Formats: sequence, C-alpha cells, structure tokens
Amino acid sequence: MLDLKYLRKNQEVARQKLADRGVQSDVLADLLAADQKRRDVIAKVEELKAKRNEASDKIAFAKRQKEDASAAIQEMQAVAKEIKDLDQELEGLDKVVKDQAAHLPNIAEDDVPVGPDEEANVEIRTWEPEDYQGRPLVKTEAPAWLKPHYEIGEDLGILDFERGAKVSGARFLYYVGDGARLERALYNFMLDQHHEEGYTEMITPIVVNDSAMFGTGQYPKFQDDAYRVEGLNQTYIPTAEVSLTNYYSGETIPAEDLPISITALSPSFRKEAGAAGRDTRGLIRLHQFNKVEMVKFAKPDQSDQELEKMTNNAENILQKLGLPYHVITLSTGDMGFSAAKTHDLEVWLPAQGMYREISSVSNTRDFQARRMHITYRNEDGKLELVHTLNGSGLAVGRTVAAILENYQNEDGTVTVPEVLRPYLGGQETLQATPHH
RNA sequence: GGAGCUAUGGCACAAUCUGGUACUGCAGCGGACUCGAAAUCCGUCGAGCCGUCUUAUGGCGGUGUGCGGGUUCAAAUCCCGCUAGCUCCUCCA
Repeated sequence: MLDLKYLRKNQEVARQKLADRGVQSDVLADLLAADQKRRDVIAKVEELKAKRNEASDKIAFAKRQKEDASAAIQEMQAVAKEIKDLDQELEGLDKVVKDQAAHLPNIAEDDVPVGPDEEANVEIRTWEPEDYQGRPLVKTEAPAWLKPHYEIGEDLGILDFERGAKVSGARFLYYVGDGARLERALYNFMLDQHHEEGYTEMITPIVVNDSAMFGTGQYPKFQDDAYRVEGLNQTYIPTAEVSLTNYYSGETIPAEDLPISITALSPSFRKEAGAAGRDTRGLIRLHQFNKVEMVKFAKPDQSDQELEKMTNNAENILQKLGLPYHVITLSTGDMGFSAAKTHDLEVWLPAQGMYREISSVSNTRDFQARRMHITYRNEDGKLELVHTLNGSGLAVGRTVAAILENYQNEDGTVTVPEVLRPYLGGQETLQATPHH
C-alpha cells in the first residue's frame, strides 16, 4: 500500500509514477477526492465527540452530587444520533479510500526502466559456464537430437504428466524415481547454499489467512488466481513469500536484528487464470510447484544493497549448477504489483531456444510493510516501516527442466551436475530404468 | 469436534458483580542525594493510529482495556458474534 500522505502531497509526481505502472490518472484523482471528503467528515464528527466527552464529564459530576442531569442527557441524545450518522458515513468513506488505495500498485524506483511491457526490460548481465562439455551453447541452434525437457523426462520415466492429469487435472504431475530424487537433491542443495549465506531456514504454513494474503499484496486484487479453501477464509500459498514475509506481521523488529534473512521450501499453488493455452506442456507452468523462497527485512537505507545481494544469492545457485542465464531489470509495466524494483533471472532452455524466468527478486520497499504493519525503531527512537524483499532461489521445477535440457546427452541420458551428485549418492547420470 | 477458564501500557496486576477521570508496583525517562555507584526520595510516564495547527522539537482534538458489532448521554464494566492462549474430554500422524 502506498502512503496516503505521500499521495496527497505529491499528486503530480504520484500521478506520473502510477501512469508508468499502467494506472489511469483519474484513479488517483478519485481516491484523493474521496480522501478529502473523508477528512471533512472526520473534522465534523470529532468536534461533536469532543463536545460529547465534555458533556459526559459534566453529567457524571452532577450525578455524583446527586443533582438532576436529565436536561443535559436529553440534549446529548440528539448529539449522539448525529455522531452515529456521521460515523456511519465515515465508515463508508473509509472503506472507499482503503479499497481504492489497496488496489494501487507500488511505484517504481527512479532507476527502473519505464515502459508498458516486457519489451522495455533491460538486460544487465549474462552468465555462461566456462566449460560446456559439449553441451549446446546459448543462442546457438540446438542439435536435432535434443528433446524438450518434458519429452526426455517422459522417455526416462521420471516425469509423469499423464497420471498427474488423471488423478488431479491438467498442469499437475508426478515426479517418479530419479525425477523425484533429482527434485529433492535440488531443493536440498538450494537450502544448504542459502543456509551458508546466512539465511535462517523455515518450514512454514502453506495455508494462510486472508490478512496474510492482503499483507503481501495478493489480495484483494488477485484473488482469481488463488486456491482458496472452500468454506474457510484460508488460501493455499501461491509462494512462500506470503508465509515468510507475514512471519513478522504486526510486529516491531529490534533494529539491531536487521537485516533479517529467511528462506523456505514450499509448494506453490496457482490457478494460472490468465494463462489458458500457454505453456501447456512440461514443467514451466503448473498449478502446483516447489519453490525455494528467500525473504529479507531491512532498514530503508539497506534495502537497495540487499536486493543486489539476494540477486547474487539466486545467481550463485545457477552458477554452481552450471546453468547459463541472464539477469534483467523489469520495466515499470512488467513488474509485479508489490514491487518497486525487480530483477528476473532467466535460464537458457536450449530445446526452446529461449530464456525462461527461473527467479524473480524484488524490493517492495515499505509497500508490504505498510500493509502488514512491520516496523523497527530508528536512531531517533521513532517507529518506521521496514523494507521487505523477496526472491526465488529458485523455482525448483523449472530448474529440473533446465537441467534436463542443458545436461542432455545424445544417447538419451542426462548428466547430473557435479554439485548435485553428493545429494544423489554419487550418481552421475540419469538413464531409463524400468520401474513398476 | 465438546466443555470450562483467560485476554487491561514494555512487564506484573486493580477496577468488571453495582456503567461515570483505568489503580498500583516494576521497568523507562528527568532530577535530588553521592567522589562515583547502589539504596532512598521527588517528578514524569498509553505505545500506536487518525485529524488539525505549527513545522525544529511540539500544541490541540479524536481513537485506543484481544478483535468486530449492539445498548446507553456515557462501556474495561451490560448484551451478541469472533479470534488466540491455557485446562479437561474426544480424536489423531
């Protein structure tokens, strides 16, 4: 949520910044008009309440003296009615203002490229492994024998989309045998890396309440994409960002503890409501997928730096796995709702001949903290909102896809990246093995 | 799932039956005493949020006794709903 006072005082800048995020200019005008009306009513009702408090004191005093106060009481009955009406009007205006404010996206930091969509994203660096060991190079044509990850996965008998669809529905799958072991090896590797980098590992609830979903910005605007638990005000998390970031909701964090870094593996559930027909095959777009998430809480003057660190933490995973990728800064039009600045990591998928998002690292500044009321006490002893950051480190299913394509061999086997071998009992290749 | 109990400042508690300035202690802050400290004494102390004036700190008003409603001139107090914690029962990996 944006700061109403900021919007009031910086209307022109805010209007432009929101326009960059695709918000029509009359949205802000409407909000501020409602806010003005709201404040007018507050002034009126508070004056009456001050009068009532004064009269109540007098009545109480009179009663103690055993005097008759019925005239004053009668007079206050009318005031009470007036207060009640105004309070009701205020409640309505409050709702309008809060609801409109809750639907506004974060505004972008000044160094974020301005543009309507992903075309305006800016590549800031690329990384490729030094030793390709005969693997297909980035931006070269893949050899004819190279299969997309879902084909090699099915051929090896380690990914079973058909039975996933049978038992659950489209965009669900079973990992089988070495597939399941590879996935497990990957997220153990990722968590171990983050542990070494100072993140505190957590296992979080994967069903959260509405206020948690509101806190990180999924609600109220994006309810359509969420798996809600029927009959309960609870939702299966679309990302552990929700459960991790809300860990401190409503709390004041001791300043000396900041920055705080936490991480968790969790399944993520998404309806992918707007993605009908896109990426219908494979591990790229599922209703349920595993993801290792990183979250940080930082002082305002630390958060820029922490965003870069977190991006590096995600890159470290890809580098150790030897997967080629590039880092892009998302444009104002392509960023997520809560983000003020986002770096995406996109991994090279040779069979598709393109980069695909495998991690998204964002600084939301105080946008989420304002919704969740997470504060710390600054040097002056004043409460101030913390900054929150989140990033994938990494999306595990997409990492499996990247390994199956980048480490695929001509004989239909897949080489296991060296760093994962200790997690697989030293196994060096994935090959078709009969089971069941 | 069922029953009972509990929820008040940073902490511990009083006021709830009987509606009328939310008590007290500890901690904190300021001061006295002291070479200094402890002890003692005096003073101060509702965090946060909202509005408004002033903007350097601040003043005034509103709100604020777990959360949301209701009754009333007035609610910590009475009524209804909810949440969390504890105890017991039930169930269970």
